Amino acid sequence: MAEQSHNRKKTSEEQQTAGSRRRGDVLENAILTAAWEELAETGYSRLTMEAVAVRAQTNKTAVYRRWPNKAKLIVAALIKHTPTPSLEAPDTGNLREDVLTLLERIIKPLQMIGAETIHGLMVEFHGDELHSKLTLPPRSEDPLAIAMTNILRSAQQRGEVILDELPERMITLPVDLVRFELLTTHVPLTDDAVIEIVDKIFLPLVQKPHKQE
Amino acid sequence: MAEQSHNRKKTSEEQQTAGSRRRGDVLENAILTAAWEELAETGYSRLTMEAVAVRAQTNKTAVYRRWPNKAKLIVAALIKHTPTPSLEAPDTGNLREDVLTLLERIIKPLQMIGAETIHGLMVEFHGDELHSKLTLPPRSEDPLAIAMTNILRSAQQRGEVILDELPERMITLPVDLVRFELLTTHVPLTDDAVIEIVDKIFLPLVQKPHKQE
DNA sequence: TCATTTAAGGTACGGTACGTACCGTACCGT
DNA sequence: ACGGTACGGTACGTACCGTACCTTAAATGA
Repeated sequence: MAEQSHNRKKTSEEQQTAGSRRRGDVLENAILTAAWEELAETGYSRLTMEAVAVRAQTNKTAVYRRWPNKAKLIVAALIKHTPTPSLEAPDTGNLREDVLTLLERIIKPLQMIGAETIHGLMVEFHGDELHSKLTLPPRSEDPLAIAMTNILRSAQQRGEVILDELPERMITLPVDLVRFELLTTHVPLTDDAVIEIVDKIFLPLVQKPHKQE
Repeated sequence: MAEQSHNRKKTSEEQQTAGSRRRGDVLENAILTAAWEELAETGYSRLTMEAVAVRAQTNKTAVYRRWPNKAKLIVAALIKHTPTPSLEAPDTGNLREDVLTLLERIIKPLQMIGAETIHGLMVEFHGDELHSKLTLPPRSEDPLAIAMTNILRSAQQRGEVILDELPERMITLPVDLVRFELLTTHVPLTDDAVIEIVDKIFLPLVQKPHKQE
């Protein structure tokens, strides 16, 4: 009966014995991991649902039972396999360090995901309800904007800045610049670039009237 | 649904008489216009080569003879149907006006094209040779960076700024911010926003050491 | 323990879009 | 008048999508 099953390729850490059958979270994780690996190897646009299923040693049906389309599947895989950056205020006691820390935190996950995937998701979610998850929310609701606001509030208590005078666009400026470069460039964003954004652009703007003189 | 096998729906300006047969540029323009209209109505992701062909009252073959895939076709349609902004230095005799003018010039075409199309093209050109046409070139080659440099050079001659002290990232800052907002937001970029970018962010940075004191 | 329910394995299908091949024919230049 | 070009039109093979359907293993629980 079970003699010579057709395939025994195993890319993930899963082992499939003859009569075994994975269920629930086990299978779900296998699929998400397969999607993550497939994404890394194939890229977003050429990734197919079937390829993910095959890599997870299951079939499309099991995938579609959980996620209705490629975009949702990939989002789930990203959530599972990229570290969600902490957006708590780093609170190093220093505005510059706080901002640099926050930026470093968000750069890593974004780089792991990659520009192509982000663009692909933006296209597929166009008109969708999740559209607003990718296209940025109003700055007042953007978690990163809130994180920056918290950082600046601390800085204000130390007298480093006057938060009330800063337009929202200024608050998210360093974050926006980082996101922009990650989206539109392929060259990796260097530490020097981040430092330049903070030291030459952001800090002079928010500190201008005070520290300066 | 509307039966449209071989009758005379005319969305574009073309009229097809019984025995006539368009060739060369006439047909090419008809296809590009059809693509442009189709893009506006359907959006990038749901646009199909066949729909373009039908709208142009021809068939896929004629389309594929000219452009090997959707992305290249759309790029051609965009080039034909969106005004290529002049990147000559406006030279209003005033840095602020120069920058505002340049920004207004590039905003219009980008808004006409739309974020979804740009994202779609970025995905499809991923790994392609045209990739570097969308993903930004090194700033030193970016036409918009060059335009900004020219503007700033004029300003330097008037003593408004000291160009040599400005890092490249600073030169493209207003342009980058505009591009970023157009890419990641759906709400239209208002004039006020542009003015804020220039007056509250860009000008204070480039003028800081001089005008200020 | 055994019947019932759940969900995985597996196959097959209809549907859409891609890109190509082929053919007949109108148009164009000479 | 003639021959090359390329348009109009159709049909095809491929790829992928998303779903239907059926079988079967595993979980459930009476």
